[in-house]
Amino acid sequence: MTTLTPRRTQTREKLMDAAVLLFAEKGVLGASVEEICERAEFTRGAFYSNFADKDDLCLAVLDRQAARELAATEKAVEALQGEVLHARTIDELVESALSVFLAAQPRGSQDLVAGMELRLYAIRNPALRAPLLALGERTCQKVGGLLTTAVAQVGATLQVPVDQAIDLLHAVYSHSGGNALLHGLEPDDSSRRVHLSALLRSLVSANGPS
Amino acid sequence: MTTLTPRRTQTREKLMDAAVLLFAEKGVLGASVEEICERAEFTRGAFYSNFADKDDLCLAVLDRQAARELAATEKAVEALQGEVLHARTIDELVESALSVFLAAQPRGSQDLVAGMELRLYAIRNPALRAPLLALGERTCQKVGGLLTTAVAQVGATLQVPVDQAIDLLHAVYSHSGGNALLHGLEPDDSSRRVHLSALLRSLVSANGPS
DNA sequence: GCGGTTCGATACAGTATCGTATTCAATACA
DNA sequence: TGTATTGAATACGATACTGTATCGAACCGC
Repeated sequence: MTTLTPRRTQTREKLMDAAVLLFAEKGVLGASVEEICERAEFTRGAFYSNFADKDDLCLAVLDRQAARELAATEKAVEALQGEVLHARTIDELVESALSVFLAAQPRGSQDLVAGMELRLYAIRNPALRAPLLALGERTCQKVGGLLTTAVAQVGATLQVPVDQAIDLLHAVYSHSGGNALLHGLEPDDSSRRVHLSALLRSLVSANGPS
Repeated sequence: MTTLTPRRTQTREKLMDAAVLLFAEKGVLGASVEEICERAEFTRGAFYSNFADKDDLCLAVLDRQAARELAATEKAVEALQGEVLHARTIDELVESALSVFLAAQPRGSQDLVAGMELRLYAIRNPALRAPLLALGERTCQKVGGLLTTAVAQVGATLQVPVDQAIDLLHAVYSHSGGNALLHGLEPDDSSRRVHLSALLRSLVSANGPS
């Protein structure tokens, strides 16, 4: 069993970084192992010393991504928790909750496309399904919990179950990003935030007096 | 210029059918021209006699899909127009509008995945962007127009612009289908319809007395 | 039926990619 | 300082895929 020495983890990181870029550019299948190594300034020898094959690399990328998203969410929750839970108006709530949600989302178009690519790849490769599903799970729970309590706090209700609501945000975030790219534009965070805000706002409705 | 004799169009259809299946199974890049031909019971000679290359085939698939979706929508509108426009309650409206929307959506998981695959492929291939965008355009207009008048009819308003609302439906339909597949399930039309129904319902709100 | 045309099959050359087996260098350690 | 181990580079064989150029058969009009 090969231990993960510092050197080893470094080259793994570089290979993964290169892979994500190339996945975005050419797709998971379009990116050859050779190209990935070239981009990372290694040779195929290094690659096969670190990963069994491309699928194994994908797995590592997904794991890394999961860790990053969870960390980003936890940080955002920590920074905003007070704010969210003390929100008075629905609009305040929506804005804060959205910030927490967005913290874990891929920022640049490359991460976005690579993510879409991996999702689709996982749909076809059962071996990658579980890791991909695990990816969002804990993040989703964190955001979901926060959202639930916050909604109750301002005396409102969600029109749909929390999980479904968060899934909705994911769907729209990703899809609108894709639309931007299809139109030849960089996905614009602020304009998407407006869309998501409107959506979330319409899912959170004030409780009338019972 | 090669004319499209009946025979020619037939082989083109078969090749396109095989392509869609393989795109779903292995991705656009994972499906080799050879495999596509094999599945369609032709050889590569036939392929290159009918298409310049794989991209050209993708283009043809997109065009065909556009035509099919438009036709399906028009048919659904024709069948339901009266019903939609005479809807009394918001729930009636939502159900009918949803039927029209769903008429043009891919039914089986194969068409669904192939569609996702082509969308992602188009994001990376500028040449396919325009055709893909054109695909939904006219269909979207038809559905959008109907939805707008129907919403006014029952004295309600949309919380977001129509186009955005329809895009939302697309996003959720596709994304939830993907989720089902990731869980190893066939995308279930009826359960998704419930989700979409709840979503659309929360986007359509009754006008209070002004 | 016959001759020309259309359409798909076959054959071919060239390239890309994969995974492995082996070699070389650097680092750790004694 | 000398040796053992780790990690990346190189070399290799094998396969798969692409696109083209050529061939043969089916189909059409006359």
